[in-house]
Amino acid sequence: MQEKNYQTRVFETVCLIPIGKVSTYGAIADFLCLGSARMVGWALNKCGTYKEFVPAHRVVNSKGELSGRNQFQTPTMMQEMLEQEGISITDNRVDNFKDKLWHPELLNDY
DNA sequence: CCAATGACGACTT
DNA sequence: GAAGTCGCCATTG
Repeated sequence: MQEKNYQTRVFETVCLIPIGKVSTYGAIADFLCLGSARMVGWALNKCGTYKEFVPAHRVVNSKGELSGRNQFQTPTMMQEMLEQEGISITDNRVDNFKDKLWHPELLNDY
């Protein structure tokens, strides 16, 4: 156990994503200065233990694709969750992705 | 300690 | 413009 450094930071940032918006691995990695989007994906992989507290479905890759949908309970759950928040999904990609994209730096205003 | 893996990204050809 | 290659850095075997 004791895995509490990298994941926690990613979880915190992901939790900050507002409803109806999505973020990318690169954005989070850059904001946390992780240096690599893979670290974010890896951290979220552990989210399976905390998925109840981490809206991982709001995190997609740079292309807006639901890359990690396969890691969810069901591959379609991610899409359902996003649609539930008002985000349309087409072909496993976020519709109007660029418009739904959100960056953690926007929290600077808070 | 060394090698392989991973929900990715950016660069090069 | 698309496809392929390398780099990222931490975790696990």
